[in-house]
Amino acid sequence: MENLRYHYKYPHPNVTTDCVIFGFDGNKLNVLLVERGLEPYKGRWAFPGGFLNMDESAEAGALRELQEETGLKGAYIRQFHTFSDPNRDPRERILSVAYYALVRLQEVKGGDDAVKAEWFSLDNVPPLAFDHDEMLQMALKEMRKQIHFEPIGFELLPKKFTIKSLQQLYEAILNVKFDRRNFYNKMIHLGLLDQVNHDDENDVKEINFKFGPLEIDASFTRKPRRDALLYTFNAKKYEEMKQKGFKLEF
Amino acid sequence: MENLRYHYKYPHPNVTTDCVIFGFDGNKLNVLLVERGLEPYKGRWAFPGGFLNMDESAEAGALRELQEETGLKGAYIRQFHTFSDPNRDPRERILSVAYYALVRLQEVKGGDDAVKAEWFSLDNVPPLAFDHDEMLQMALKEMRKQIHFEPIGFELLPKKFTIKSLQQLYEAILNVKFDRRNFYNKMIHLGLLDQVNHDDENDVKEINFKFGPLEIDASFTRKPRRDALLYTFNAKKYEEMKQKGFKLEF
DNA sequence: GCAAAAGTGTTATCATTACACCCATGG
DNA sequence: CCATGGGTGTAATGATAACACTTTTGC
Repeated sequence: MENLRYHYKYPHPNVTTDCVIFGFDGNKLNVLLVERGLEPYKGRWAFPGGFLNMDESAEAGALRELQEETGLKGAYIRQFHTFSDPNRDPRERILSVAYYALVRLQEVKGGDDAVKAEWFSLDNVPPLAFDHDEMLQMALKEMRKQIHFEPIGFELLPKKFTIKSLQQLYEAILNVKFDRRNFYNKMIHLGLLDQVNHDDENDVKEINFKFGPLEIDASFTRKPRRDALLYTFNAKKYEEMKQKGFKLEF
Repeated sequence: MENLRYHYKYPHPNVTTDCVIFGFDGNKLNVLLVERGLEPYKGRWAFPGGFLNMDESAEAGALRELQEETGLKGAYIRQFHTFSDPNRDPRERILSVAYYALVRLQEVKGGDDAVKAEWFSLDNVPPLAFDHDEMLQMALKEMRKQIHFEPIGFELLPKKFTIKSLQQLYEAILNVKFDRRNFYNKMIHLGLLDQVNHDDENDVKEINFKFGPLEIDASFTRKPRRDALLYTFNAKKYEEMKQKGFKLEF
């Protein structure tokens, strides 16, 4: 009992942040899961997360966890819900402020070797610990909603990408199919894309993960007969358009 | 020190829920504020809220607070953000899980007399306590976003309403003007409205508040030459349409 | 009968959808 | 030279925006 050093007049819940990390493998949307090494739910997969420090905001906590798991600093994260069921954690009353993150698989180096982490494609996600199944569904829903208003998809692609891969990404996220020509026309006319040449040596290249059995779909790397043009996302143009008010829909 | 009865191995933050309560007076969007009777920020206006009980979810806590302040049970509420800056409350580390509520002004009876509560139109909101200014802005932004996808506006109107008042509501929320005829056409063709007759005695009537100096704009109650048709929102039809997938935009 | 607000339709414009042809390249 | 995927345009369709006339009713 000696180590119960923190005293309060009223009971306090504890608070964690959890992070649903989305990555795109060129074909499907993936999430990064870690295997729990401790009870409760030992051996089950869950989203990376952990207790909030007393001197950090929830966002800072989520970014810290994210860096610990993926090595990424300053990734794109977004708070989408706080889970607060009194019984969601069997240990004590714990709220979780949940974020989703959009990261480039290509840049994920892997973190701590202490935790076993693995990418799972969305149609292959195992049963998760705590209320993380619900967390995933809500993250997906919110992310799909957001992509109607903001070009967040670009966070998931390499800096330089083809329109085809952009289309595959949108199709994977929204679970729909677009006509190749209409998608191209819309994208070009939006003016958010800058064409770039791909003389640069380190463009798409091989993707080398330390994480589990992720197989990059061949269609992402197979050499087509004709090289596709590469584009980048013009964030400045986007900001301009946002000032004037516009809708970005798919 | 004897009353510090709750002991933890690690420090715990405290958690509140706060509720941005929106109401429509027929002309402008209003929020319900309470005057703080205690330090910190004594005398400043703030959103109703309070500490989360250990056995209730954040949503249950927000509904409880809402009922205490407005007398409304089971109102429409929606979680939109958790505020977590470590210094947002000078007393101790406190997170706030924030909700917005959409209520019918007509049905708000007022709660506890202990607290001074008042409606403020959006262009007349005083400086608020804590980070509640930011809270208001975010609530507005999220609510405006949501109204593009779901007909939440109906929560703010009486059960029976005219298309004109529905238009005024949308204009107040989105801060735009619509062509009266186009708005009418769109609404009618959407099929979400059922026409009802207004032989019922207790329809719109007088609005009688116990709250502050709210003045209902005369245009809401002034008798026009010709009675406008009354409509109700057809929730069943809405659910049907949602199944089939549709977009509700304005 | 006229002023004020309500109900409603028609056309022009713009965005979305469906669809097809030519080009570049590696084998 | 041909198979494969890439770049791009055009016509039909549907949605949104602009706009005006008629009806009701209290005075």
